[in-house]
Amino acid sequence: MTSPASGRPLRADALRNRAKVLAAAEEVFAVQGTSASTEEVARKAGVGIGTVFRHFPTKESLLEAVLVALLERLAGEAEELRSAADPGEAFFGFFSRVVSRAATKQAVTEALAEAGVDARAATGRAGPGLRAALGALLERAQEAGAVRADVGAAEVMALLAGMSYAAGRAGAREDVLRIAFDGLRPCPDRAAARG
Amino acid sequence: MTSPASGRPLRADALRNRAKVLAAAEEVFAVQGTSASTEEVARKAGVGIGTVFRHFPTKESLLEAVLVALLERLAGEAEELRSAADPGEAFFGFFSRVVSRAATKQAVTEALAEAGVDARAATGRAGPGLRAALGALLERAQEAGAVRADVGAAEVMALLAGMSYAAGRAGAREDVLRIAFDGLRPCPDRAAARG
Amino acid sequence: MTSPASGRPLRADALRNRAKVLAAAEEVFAVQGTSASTEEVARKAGVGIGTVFRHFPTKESLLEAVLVALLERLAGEAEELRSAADPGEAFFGFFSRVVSRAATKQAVTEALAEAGVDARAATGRAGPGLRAALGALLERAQEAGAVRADVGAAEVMALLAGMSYAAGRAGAREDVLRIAFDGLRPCPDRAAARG
Amino acid sequence: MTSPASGRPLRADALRNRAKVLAAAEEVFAVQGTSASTEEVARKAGVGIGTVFRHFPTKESLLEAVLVALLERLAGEAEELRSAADPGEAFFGFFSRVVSRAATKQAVTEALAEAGVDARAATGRAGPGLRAALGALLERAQEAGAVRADVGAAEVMALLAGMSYAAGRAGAREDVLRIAFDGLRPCPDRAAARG
DNA sequence: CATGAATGAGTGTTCATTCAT
DNA sequence: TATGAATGAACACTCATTCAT
Repeated sequence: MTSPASGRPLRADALRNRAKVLAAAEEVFAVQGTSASTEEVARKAGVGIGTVFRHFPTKESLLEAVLVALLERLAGEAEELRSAADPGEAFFGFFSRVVSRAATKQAVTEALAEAGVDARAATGRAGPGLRAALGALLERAQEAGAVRADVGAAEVMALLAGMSYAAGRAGAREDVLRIAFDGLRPCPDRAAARG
Repeated sequence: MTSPASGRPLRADALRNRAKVLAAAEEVFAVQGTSASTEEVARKAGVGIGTVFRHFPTKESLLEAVLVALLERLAGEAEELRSAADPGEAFFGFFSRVVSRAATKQAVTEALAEAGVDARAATGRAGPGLRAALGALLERAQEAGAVRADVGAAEVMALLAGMSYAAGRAGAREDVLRIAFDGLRPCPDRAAARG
Repeated sequence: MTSPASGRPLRADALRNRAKVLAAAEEVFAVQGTSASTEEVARKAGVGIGTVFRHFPTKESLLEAVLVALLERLAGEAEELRSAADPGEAFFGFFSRVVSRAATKQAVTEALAEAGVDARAATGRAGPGLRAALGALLERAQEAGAVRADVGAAEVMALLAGMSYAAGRAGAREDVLRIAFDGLRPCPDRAAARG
Repeated sequence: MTSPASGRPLRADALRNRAKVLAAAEEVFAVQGTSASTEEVARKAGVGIGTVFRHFPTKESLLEAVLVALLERLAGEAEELRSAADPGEAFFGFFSRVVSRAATKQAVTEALAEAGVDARAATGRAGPGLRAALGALLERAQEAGAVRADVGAAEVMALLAGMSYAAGRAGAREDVLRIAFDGLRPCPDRAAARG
């Protein structure tokens, strides 16, 4: 995701500018929400507004790029945990970390939500990356008996999005997460409890 | 919540218009999100823009009124279930119904999120109503052994907001809800599972 | 100026309302300027906005009525001074009093300005009243030798408007008035001074 | 006063537009009063409404800029008269010229009034410029014996504002000015006249 | 390529005026 | 007659997007 739609590679300084804009956008959207103005992003990035629009022809596309970058970063982190010693800890730890990050960055929640839906083309492209990496973490945790066997990656993604939202908006991070985690763990006499 | 801040009760026709505006706003915000324009609301309500602003002097106040109405309606429904035959079914059924409604109405999610935080004055007034009604449902379900004893109303509200968000954005309603519900149920050997 | 344009006389309560509105308008316009809203006037008068518009069909006409009332009151005061013992003191005292009143009530200045120009029909009707009364004061003062003989009522009205404006906006009441008054007094060797 | 608050100098075309807007605003405000709409100014200037707001972020700031420009121009003209041959003629001539200009441009009167009061920050900055220049003219005229010695620049400014108002609104330019000028001239037997 | 001035549709809000109650 | 709800044109201001420099 570091080259433009047209085939030609970017000049070094153009690439640097693109990165500056992306970083600025991420921070601005995190702090002020996605309704922050493009000018604000340009200001923070230290470039002209024209430069922002050269790299991202619409505000929509800039937002998308931010979300994609976030998803890719998350996917990368999940990837690294693939060979962790304790699969259960790897899975739940990753989940927790994502949620706590979302608590301060709205955009993370939005990214997760869209990744699950494939609503936008670009996030749709990045979503599967995270889903696959998360799926791998999930499988290993299930094999180790730390997570119940009857849930799939899609549900976990949705749950992740939901908990991220709750963490950012409705307070009560730890306690709510505990409920979700308990719901993800195996529980032999569950059938009985369900009545 | 059907009379204006000023005190004096509204004339019959004014009340009717107020209701029309509120209903239109609820639908418009549900479909287009809360950034929909006030003009759109007026159009949908079939009244002039001035009428909307007469009843709700700022867009903010209109949004608040919508959220409050939603919360009050939910609280009312919870209230009615207070004496249901099966406390577990009452609690989980209510939870499900709220979530499925949120799937089509973004505003419900937002209302729940704000109700948990007391961010805005008005929703702060309505939030406790829902929280109390939900708390009553929760207690009865806990007494009946359908819900684990160590969760409080606050966590359940947050969970409700999170699941509503997930339902509306990230798809996968039923399956995700199943996980949350299992997390809310008692499970004797949980300690063991947590390792 | 206490009956409507149509011939029929007003009912007692209607007349009372008209007076209340006029008094409220005078105060509101004095404090907030003539751009204050008609609603504000209605509120201050303790009547509905419809009542204001029944008595004064446009905001313009309400403003006019206020100005006319002010002019009439000033004319009345001038009238009373007609037989004062010291004609010079009567003239200059009246002038001073008008100016100091204008310092706190913008509307007075506006009334004076319009009275001089006959711009609006209604004030045009009231203007001559003041001009005549002021003219009488002026003549007596001239006869007594307190005011130079070569100025007319029109110039004095204009000077009055100007000094009222200066008093309300540009501070320095007394000192500026002193200059104007000296300009109005006879001065035998004026021709010499003018070079 | 030809560069924006931000510091960096404007591009040539931007400067041209800024000037066009300022000129248009001056004319529009002169003709329609300061309550004329910003759109009207844009239309007259032949630019988009956004351009007006880019140069003057609020209507208030646009109005201020107009007043400041007027004051600076007047100050400049006064400056040029500093070394005129006849100090009395310089002083009274300048006074007359200002007043006759105000007769057609309301904004001039407003600028003078505000310059005397230092109400707004920006006019406060330009006001002293005019006051100083006018003060110099005044002093020289006093030294030449053309103006009485016991008046200061502040009173003259206030008188100027008042006469400008009278000229614009209440008609009777020349005659009224004659009175004011006579009040400003020395008159040995004034004490007697005041009796 | 980078810049930032120009654009104008769109937004929330106000207010004089009308008219049903 | 009095009321105040309804109306909609008008306003100040914002912002994504374009394009001349």
